[in-house]
Amino acid sequence: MKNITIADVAKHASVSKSTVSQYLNKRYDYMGEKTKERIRESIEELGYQPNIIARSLKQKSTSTIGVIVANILHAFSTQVIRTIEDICHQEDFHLIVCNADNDPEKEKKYIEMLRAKQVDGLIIFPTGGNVDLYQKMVVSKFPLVFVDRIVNEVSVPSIMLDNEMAMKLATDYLVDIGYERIAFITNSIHRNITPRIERVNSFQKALVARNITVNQSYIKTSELENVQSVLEEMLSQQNPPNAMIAGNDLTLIEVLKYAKERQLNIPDDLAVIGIDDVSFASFYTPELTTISQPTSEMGRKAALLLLEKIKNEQSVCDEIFRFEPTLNIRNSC
Amino acid sequence: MKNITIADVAKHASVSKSTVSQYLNKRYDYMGEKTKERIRESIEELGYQPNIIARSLKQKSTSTIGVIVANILHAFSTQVIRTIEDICHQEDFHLIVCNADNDPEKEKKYIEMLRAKQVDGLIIFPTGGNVDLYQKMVVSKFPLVFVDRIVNEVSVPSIMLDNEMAMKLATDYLVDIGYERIAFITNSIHRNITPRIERVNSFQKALVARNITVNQSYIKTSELENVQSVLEEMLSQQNPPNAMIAGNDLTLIEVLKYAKERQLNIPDDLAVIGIDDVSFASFYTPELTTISQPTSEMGRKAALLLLEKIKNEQSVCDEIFRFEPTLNIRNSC
DNA sequence: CTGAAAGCGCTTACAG
DNA sequence: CTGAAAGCGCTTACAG
Repeated sequence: MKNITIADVAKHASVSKSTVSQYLNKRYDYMGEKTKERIRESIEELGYQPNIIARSLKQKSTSTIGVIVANILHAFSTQVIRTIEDICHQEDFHLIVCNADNDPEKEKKYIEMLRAKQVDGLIIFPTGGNVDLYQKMVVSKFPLVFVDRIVNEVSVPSIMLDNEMAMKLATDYLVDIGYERIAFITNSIHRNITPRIERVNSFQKALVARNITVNQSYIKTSELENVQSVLEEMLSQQNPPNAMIAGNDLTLIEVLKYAKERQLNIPDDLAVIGIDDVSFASFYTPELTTISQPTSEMGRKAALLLLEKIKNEQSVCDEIFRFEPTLNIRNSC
Repeated sequence: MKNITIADVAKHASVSKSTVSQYLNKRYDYMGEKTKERIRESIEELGYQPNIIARSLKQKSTSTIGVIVANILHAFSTQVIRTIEDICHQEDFHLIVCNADNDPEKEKKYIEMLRAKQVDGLIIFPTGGNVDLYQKMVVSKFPLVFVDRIVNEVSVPSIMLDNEMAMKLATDYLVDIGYERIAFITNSIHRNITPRIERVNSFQKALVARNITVNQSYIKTSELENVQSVLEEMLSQQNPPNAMIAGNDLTLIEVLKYAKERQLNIPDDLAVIGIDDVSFASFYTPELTTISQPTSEMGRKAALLLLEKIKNEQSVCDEIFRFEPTLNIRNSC
């Protein structure tokens, strides 16, 4: 089954390849009506489909962007990506999504693969483990946008939640309704992950602002696998917390599992509030109070920023964009 | 920032482009040690990265496959895709995933786009709305595998759940523990979606096998937006069902929302069992009894089948592969 | 052991 | 208004 090429169409329509190419690219300015018609028919008859690969090689642009996400398991990631997809779709760009699985080695492999595939730009939820590589891309002016995490060493525009506001929102709400023994738990790997750091710091700041003494035994970060035992330890201490802020969706799920297993009543035994929305927040028992991120605005900004960089090489934006979280009051605290 | 090409490397290493290409493709058979070394160094110094686009054009293969999923919102889809990804990754194939959003027009656009991008094969969770297009691909021997839905008009290998067994498992279990007024509800769009049809038919068959009269008012399919009102109607009839099988994860969620809103106690007021796992099944209150699909085996089979077709043009497999579901007994019935 | 040359399927000045 | 020719960055017989 030989592939139909532009040459076949040209021969069939008795014109040159150039003319067919013009036609395909809608440069009809000076093209005769009958010529157009003949080409149209030939394409139809032969079932010709242009080979984008060949075009990309010549044009040195693929109309494709890559997304590398540190961990696709977070609802936040999938929601942001969904929006990026929509925007790209409407701008006639294609998307290749890769999951680095929190592994800098994988991330590196994907960056190299996507660049070899000549994507026009990259949106990265960075693992943070490839500073040198990020730096190289910045130097070579390769269009790049970060989401969710800031990498201090390189100047790349970054789309971020206002983590300070998120923690203040959660803390203030708990204090307002009468809690004082408030804990914060989040999962995290070893590297310096921006959201974790910012959230821990902001939490302490928010407590102090409300004149509550910071109790370090109420603040824990741990790998996801160990969250259960960390919770066990935290809650079985002398004077345990009676309210818990979960740092993200996956941590929140661990907290819920724990409560379920120990038959803790939420919110009576333990009040719970989570950052990020989970799909079942509104129909869980009890309905879950959460702090949600404006994922669609964030995805939109990331996509538009990258497309702008691709279209305009001069664009040197390296701003950090902060987005405001929302408190969704339900019944878990 | 000019791109480094193979010609630059060749010049820098004082060899021909051919030799560099041989080196890159690890055909060292007759290559001198010093030549190899020089090339290695030049690549390093210049920071050369091969352009896969150019290679693909020449080799007429991109080592990339496309996945078009009818509806990415089903947990089933994302789980299957995850496995496909893993297999491809380990076979050094790349993946482009597209969501047709149950829209045949979108599906068509994606098929054309992916073929224009010269993917080596396609795994489709078909909307069913592009029979002619599917047929064309079959005729031109383009590697193709279907998942979740059978399209009768074309012979394409298809990866399917054993829906009959799934419904039998659910029905028998409910009957065994004492339920007789069993309902089945599933969402579905207008086209003839295999899982819905098979599940409805198998449900009736399973009831008959247990000597239970089929009550048509207990069997409903509806668009997701209307599930709430359909449930309302079904449950407010004279002699309402007291057990409900949800046809998939999204429908199950609607049932749970409904129960929550009406303050129905599960399972006392209404027993619930769902096909497909939902992320929160094990820590919902009550824990949810489900019938789960072996998504990772199914994804694995789909990927291996497609890769086999890509490697071996002769492969004309058009079998339908059925996979066995599992009953996960928990507390919702 | 290595190089010159053709070609993958397009696009794009440029000439006429 | 249309065509001949060069070129995008690779690979691959083939010659030596």
